[in-house]
Amino acid sequence: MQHFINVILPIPLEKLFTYSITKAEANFLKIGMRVAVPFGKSKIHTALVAEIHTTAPTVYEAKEIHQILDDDPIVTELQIKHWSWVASYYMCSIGEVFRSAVPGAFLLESETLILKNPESIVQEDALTDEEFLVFEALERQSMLKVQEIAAIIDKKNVLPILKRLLEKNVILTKEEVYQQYKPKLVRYVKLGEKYQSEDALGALLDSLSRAPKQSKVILSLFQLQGRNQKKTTVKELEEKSESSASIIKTLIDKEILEDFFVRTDRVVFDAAKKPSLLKELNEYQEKALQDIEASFAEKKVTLLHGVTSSGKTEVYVKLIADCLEKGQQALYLLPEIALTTQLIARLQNYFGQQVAVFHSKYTVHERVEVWNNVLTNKSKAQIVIGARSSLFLPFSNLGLIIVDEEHESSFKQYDPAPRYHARDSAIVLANFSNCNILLGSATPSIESFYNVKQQKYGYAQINRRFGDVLMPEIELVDIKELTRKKRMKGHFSERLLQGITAAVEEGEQVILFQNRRGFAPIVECTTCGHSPQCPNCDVSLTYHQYKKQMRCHYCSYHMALQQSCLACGMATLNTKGFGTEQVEQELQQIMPKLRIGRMDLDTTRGKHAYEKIITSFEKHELDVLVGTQMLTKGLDFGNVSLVGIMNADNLLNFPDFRAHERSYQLLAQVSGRAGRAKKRGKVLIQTYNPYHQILQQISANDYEGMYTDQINERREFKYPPLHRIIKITFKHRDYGKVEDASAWFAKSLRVSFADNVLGPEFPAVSRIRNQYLKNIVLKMKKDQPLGKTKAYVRKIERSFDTIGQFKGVRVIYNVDYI
DNA sequence: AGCACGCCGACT
DNA sequence: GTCGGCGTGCTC
Repeated sequence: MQHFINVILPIPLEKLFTYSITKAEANFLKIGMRVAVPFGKSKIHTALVAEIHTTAPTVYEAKEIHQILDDDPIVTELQIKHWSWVASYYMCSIGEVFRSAVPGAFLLESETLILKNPESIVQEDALTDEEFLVFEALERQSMLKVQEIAAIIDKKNVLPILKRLLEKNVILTKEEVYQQYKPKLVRYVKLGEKYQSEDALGALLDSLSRAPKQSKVILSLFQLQGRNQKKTTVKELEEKSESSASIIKTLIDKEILEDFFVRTDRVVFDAAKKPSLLKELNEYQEKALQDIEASFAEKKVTLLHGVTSSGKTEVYVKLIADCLEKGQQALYLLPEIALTTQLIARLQNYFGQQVAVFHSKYTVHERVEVWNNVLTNKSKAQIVIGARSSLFLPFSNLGLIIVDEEHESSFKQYDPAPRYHARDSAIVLANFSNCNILLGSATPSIESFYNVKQQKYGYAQINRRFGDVLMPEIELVDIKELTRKKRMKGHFSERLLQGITAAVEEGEQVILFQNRRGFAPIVECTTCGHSPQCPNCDVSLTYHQYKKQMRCHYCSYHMALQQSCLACGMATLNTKGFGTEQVEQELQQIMPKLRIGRMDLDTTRGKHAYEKIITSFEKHELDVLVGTQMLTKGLDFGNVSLVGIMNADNLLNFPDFRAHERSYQLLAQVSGRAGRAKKRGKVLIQTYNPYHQILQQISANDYEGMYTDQINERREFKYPPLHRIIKITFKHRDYGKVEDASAWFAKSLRVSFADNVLGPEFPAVSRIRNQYLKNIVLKMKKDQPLGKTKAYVRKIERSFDTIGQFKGVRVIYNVDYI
């Protein structure tokens, strides 16, 4: 009997691929192991075993696998089931889910190596000059990569030459798979075996009396080992004895010292601190906890709605502790920006070494380690705290998922596929794993609150801040009036400047929020109105002062700031709009003595830059922190008494059905940074439009009012949560093709969905990296069977693919587009 | 998605 | 004449 496996390849193709295996391999292989398989002409790819069977394919000959890569499965069957759901719901291939779910180091690809054919006798005069160059290079170096050969003969396309050499039997090729993940080994030293006894030691020190450096090394080793009894690394010894690697090497060569290697985790946390005891919950937290538990007992997804600083984290901690006590794993999902050292440290305080962290700033190696620790249910990965992708870790015994800041739109992946929503995918995962799931937020998404109202989700609430601190007092400052009367200093109202001065005089700190990075987004010529555009994207370039550059936010295009207008040549360039950088500068000019820091994408680019700014603000080395969205998440500053919002209008005027919801959430979250420890905080919101409904609701802390308005609006215009939406994007470098293709598609959709089809329309940025974009939005009633609709859309896509003039137009689906 | 094969412009 | 441009079709 023949044996076969069906494998998932990390590529955007719907189907699984079948390979043949031997009987022995069939006995060994299990679902979830990786295999290396030849795919396409020559390359070896990493694939995941999804099915093992004995049904031979009928229309083609299955290739044999190249190699088995694992001794044990690295992916569970439950994960594969979950991935299939993600793939089908978000309309992508399971291969794409596979690709984004596992750490990159798991997906090895082969590299073609060229070596000399030892069998052949080469007639050198039968070779062309270039062929000879390759041949000669192989005489010196036995193996060459394709790239290296390209460098040798200085050509881009070397494959034809290699093909000819292959035909002439001069060379052979070999596919090499690289193991990307290497365990980290640390080198330790100990005293050589011969010198373990006291006598031998004495003799040794005597003999080294004329080698002071060497004896210093030995003495340092004693000191190090005497003090903390643990193993000594070579590095420690080198530093302690102020010697060099060569002196230690001499000692090792003399067998006085012995070195050895120990495999260590890259991800280690300071274990010195003992876990502290759980905090007592106050009565409101206690009540919320009971409500959550009651709701969990009914197997319901539960929403914890707790105002900012109400102590939601303590409730989570309590639930996690309970989960661990039952011997189960817990997953704590957070938006990327909220994954701060502050919060991680807090959890480690309670749970010590059991906490593992998983997010994008980790290297592939670190991610592999966390993955393996979760897979083998190690004690150090009982709690995983991470960004959306940690949802794909190989949990075997999940008892609890917490989705904190559940309203955050960054839980939805935008690009590339799978365009999944981590909150919704987590709910499905919880369902599959039969575990509890809690969504937490101070400003729940309209979707989740709607589900609560529909009795689909359970609900728990904390509407008091911890320690009974009052909610901040919110004041709207009408800058329209002030601008008219010329009573603004730059972008600062007198009221805001007063507030800053007062706070700083009291020894308190201030946060200023400006939802835009860069200095002044646009440079405009006041003579002709021209502003520099990105050559690849349909956007104006934005000015970044720190490098005196104009940059595109969509591609990496940048150029130096021009002195005069590119269109008319006049030196009448002016900046329009304002960003964090300008806020910082203006304030510094008005109040030169203030210590001002800035936090946005530009100042937090490095790995630790972010922490540095936060720490220095915490230590009160700064009076004022100017920042973007980043400031809103996961940070607790005890000494902030004033939050200033520079301009609320550019949030509200965003052309999107979620603009109001988002503005409310953002403003509420930023406001929540004010007055956390003892004192009631103050929030000043500068706006041109103080009577705006959302701003009124923010001042009154009226979440329910905002919800009711929004739900009515969404009902009327057929938007989520009452309807489901799929955005279909068409992409091509030819403008006309995008126009025609999208128009055709929309027309086909209208046959069945009539006026539930919007568009096609150009997005706000209609060209990115020289590709034109056009969108269609498809709205569906909640009760409409989703599978059927998607199948119908796919059917249209298949007809679309057969139309020659649309060839090459990419169709991108974004289900539940945010 | 890659990556090969295949057909047309600009260069040694 | 070749080199290399990207259109198109396939991958077990």
